[in-house]
Amino acid sequence: MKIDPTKNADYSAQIAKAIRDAIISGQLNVNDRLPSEAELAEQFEVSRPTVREALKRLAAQSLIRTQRGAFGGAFINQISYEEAHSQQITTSTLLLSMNDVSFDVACEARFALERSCAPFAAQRRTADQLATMRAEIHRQTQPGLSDEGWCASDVTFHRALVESAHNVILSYQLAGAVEAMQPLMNMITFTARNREKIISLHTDIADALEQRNQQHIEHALLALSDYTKNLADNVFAAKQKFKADSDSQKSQA
Amino acid sequence: MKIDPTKNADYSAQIAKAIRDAIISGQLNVNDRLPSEAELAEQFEVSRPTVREALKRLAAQSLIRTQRGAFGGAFINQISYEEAHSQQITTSTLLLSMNDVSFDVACEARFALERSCAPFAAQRRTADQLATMRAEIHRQTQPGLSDEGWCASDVTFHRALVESAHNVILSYQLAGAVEAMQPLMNMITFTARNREKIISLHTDIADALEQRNQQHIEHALLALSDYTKNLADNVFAAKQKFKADSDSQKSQA
DNA sequence: TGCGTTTTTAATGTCAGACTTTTAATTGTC
DNA sequence: GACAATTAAAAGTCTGACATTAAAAACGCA
Repeated sequence: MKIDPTKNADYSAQIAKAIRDAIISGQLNVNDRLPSEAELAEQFEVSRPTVREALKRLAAQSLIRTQRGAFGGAFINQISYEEAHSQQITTSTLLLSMNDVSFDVACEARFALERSCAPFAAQRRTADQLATMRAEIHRQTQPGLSDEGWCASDVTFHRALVESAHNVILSYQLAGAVEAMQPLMNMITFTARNREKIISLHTDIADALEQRNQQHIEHALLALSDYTKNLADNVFAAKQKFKADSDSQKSQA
Repeated sequence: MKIDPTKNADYSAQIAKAIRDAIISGQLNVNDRLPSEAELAEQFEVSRPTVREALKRLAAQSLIRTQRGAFGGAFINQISYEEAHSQQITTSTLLLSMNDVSFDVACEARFALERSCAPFAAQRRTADQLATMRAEIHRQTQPGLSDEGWCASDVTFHRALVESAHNVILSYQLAGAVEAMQPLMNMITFTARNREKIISLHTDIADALEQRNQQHIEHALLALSDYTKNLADNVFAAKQKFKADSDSQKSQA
């Protein structure tokens, strides 16, 4: 592993890339220890701060973990679903918030992805997951539930649905998509009437899952997707109208 | 924004978190400039190297970009689909390779996700995307095609299918899943007979897309999923057998 | 005045060397 | 043999310096 002084990238970026490639290609295995910072500095012919910057880059991607003290050092990290998941959410959330993705597109994608777990959920759902979903539906009927509480319950409900497919990869991908959508969802204020409708759709989903009826699940998810889109359209139209009204008032004054 | 010296996390990690939170929460906007490293060092009451390590962490997640020279500095980066995508692939690839996910589970997830774009692909596919898929099928029929060439063509084919849903979020999520699966797929060597069968399934998919027949697309994808799983089972069984044979030979010697 | 060139300046990038803190292995003691 | 003190190796942090880069400002010339 060497770095190229002629390249116009930072040394620390080059070193991080070299190590990252070694990990991805399997030259370095999980729980292997990297040489100490001082040794790496010598190997790459740079100073220790430069090596450290490279290692921090890798740490930010959960590729390594570091341990202080004797026999400490940097170790190749076995990335867990949780870590991968939280990273994916960060990335996806920012992607959505920074690229003014339309709500329609995001909503369509989110429910399309969720529908993909329907066949497996129908086959494999356990009583436990069904119970979780029923419990969340019940929570959602409570009149005192705050908007935050509502959203959190919504996430839990959908996560249980996804989990019932019993496929870790699907869970990881879908939970990421669902959670990344959450900030967008939070922009919609849920009135009592909206909640009522959504609860009825959630109940449809739970019923279909109980009956292990795949097509019914997909249908109910589609209905929820359409309703959510519609809701958002109205919210945005109302905001637009409010803005237009206040603008015209301003120009009159 | 302050850091807590009593916490047992590194200062650089705490500083990175503080800035990251400010970005995610919207306190800092795209293309905003962060204070210079020296100013940040003063604000957080740490030294410049410590600040730099924090900034490198953020750079590794594409949250900031840095520019040298006067009026340079660290700027909030508008994360692009490409960047988000490549990060997702790195994470997912490592997750798969480090957590010995069974091929069946990964394969099931991959094709389930891909099926989710079927309804939109059927509606919205353009002649262009169909042409790309037909061209890749043609390439796949060439007898001289290497294993790498075959795999690359396969990726292009599936990417065109995903793109034909015309939903950027779906594309981003699915392309990531498809590519992360690729290293696993590469473990299967494709014999001529296998290729023939896959090409016929690809043709089914293209035909169904041409006819805008959603159910047909889903059905063909399911068939491809099943066939791929089957293929993998055989490959792994053969490897197992080979290993058992050579083991028994060893114990005899 | 207007344009090209040079200088200045404010940043990041890099380095060397020191000190602090943590942690595990080793050694010593009862 | 169990517990305590010592030691050593490593990351974490700091200071202060120098190198490099790139944009803005100053300058000179027609």
